[in-house]
Amino acid sequence: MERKRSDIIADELESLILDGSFSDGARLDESQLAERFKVSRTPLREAFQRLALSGLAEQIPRRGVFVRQPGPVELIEMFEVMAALEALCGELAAARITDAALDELRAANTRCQQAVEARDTDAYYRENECFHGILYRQSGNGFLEQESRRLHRRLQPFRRLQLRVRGRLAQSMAEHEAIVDALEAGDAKGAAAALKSHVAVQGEKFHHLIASLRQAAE
Amino acid sequence: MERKRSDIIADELESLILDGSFSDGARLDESQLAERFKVSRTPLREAFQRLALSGLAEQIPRRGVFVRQPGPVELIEMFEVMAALEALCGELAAARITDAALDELRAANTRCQQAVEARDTDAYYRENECFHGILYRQSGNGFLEQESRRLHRRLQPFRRLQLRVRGRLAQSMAEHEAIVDALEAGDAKGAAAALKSHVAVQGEKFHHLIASLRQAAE
DNA sequence: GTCAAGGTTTTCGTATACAAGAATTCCAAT
DNA sequence: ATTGGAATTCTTGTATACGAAAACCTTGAC
Repeated sequence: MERKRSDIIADELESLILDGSFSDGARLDESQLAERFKVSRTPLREAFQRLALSGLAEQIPRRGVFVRQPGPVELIEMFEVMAALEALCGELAAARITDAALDELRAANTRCQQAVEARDTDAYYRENECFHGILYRQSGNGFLEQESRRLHRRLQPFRRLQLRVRGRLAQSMAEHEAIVDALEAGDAKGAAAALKSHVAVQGEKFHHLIASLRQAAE
Repeated sequence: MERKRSDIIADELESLILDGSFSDGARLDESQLAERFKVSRTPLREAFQRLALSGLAEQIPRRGVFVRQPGPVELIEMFEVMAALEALCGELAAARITDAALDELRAANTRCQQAVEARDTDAYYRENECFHGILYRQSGNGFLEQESRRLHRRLQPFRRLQLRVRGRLAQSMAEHEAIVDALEAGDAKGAAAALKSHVAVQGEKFHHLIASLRQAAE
């Protein structure tokens, strides 16, 4: 299935915004980007719509589109919702998960641990994403899986910032273990609670990080 | 702030799809709809993108866009997610809700009850939406509020089907009361649990309804 | 020097034109 | 009659053209 140019451009812009190439409030100039991507304004406008609907940009009629990076408050809000979604994934998965999937989770966890020891942050995030992806799938709820992936992807770039918090990685790994244990035991409540705090704590850590950065700047 | 034609058309099409004017799998013909709405294909295509991204239609490259009505399974999945979101709203709201908002909730509930007694289903749904809207707002989490509204709106047309289930309305009203009581008591866990079952049961009732309709058809 | 008003210019939103790919149809051959 | 294939037609995706609204720049008055 061949994708159309507007979709490719939307992905491209999405990546550029997510990795911070565009700062908050920057205007996305149609003709300028059209020249850069060697396309007309039409596919660009379609890409803009996609960005606006996924919340990465804001479209002000007759004014243009502006990238909209979430502030600390909104990020914490998003992590809070993510925690609820993942908790539901865990709750549902506890009842339905297969032995094979449990093995996959453990395997991803092991690779995660190895990445931590090797100080390979890229690998860590890849395996971490794998771990959570399996969980979403094992919820058995396709809609939930889809929504979880969407939000996870949106929050992905901000998870990196947590690397700075001392000891977070080891703690995170321990939490993963606890999650798998709860799932294996078929403990729906336990899995949900473990996941909720596992994700929610990320938002809180992020909050502390921001606060300390701000303090350092003064 | 003046809205553009493409947004107006998107809303229009959204309503048409949600109220069932287009059956599942129907193709949305660009030129045909362009003529119907007296606009060119450009704003229509923008509207289509919006529909596709919100899941109401599927866009197959070089083939066209087709309306995608969720099946029973997907609906139940969506209600399950809605329940988790509303539970989170309740949990958060329990800690922050103001007396004024509690009064508003009770007022909406009273109007709801009156609508039930008057057999005015339109008013019932309007007030019910109001009740849940206040709750979303009182979560104090703007992102959660936004996501909740989005999903609520998408599920709205399917809530109507539950009218057919005998005694559901009275039960629903009782649940609303329990929710307000828990909020007033600042019982976060209780509010969350009450909301979760209040919403989740809608998906289950829907399931039963579908099953009975299928049985009747045989 | 500041502010306001009018015109110019840029940019967005929409219409139209054009190009490429998919579906359908029609014809011929087996 | 059926099937394979080529040609036509229809539809989508992209480019360009045009009109309108907002931003800007200039200019003049206080």
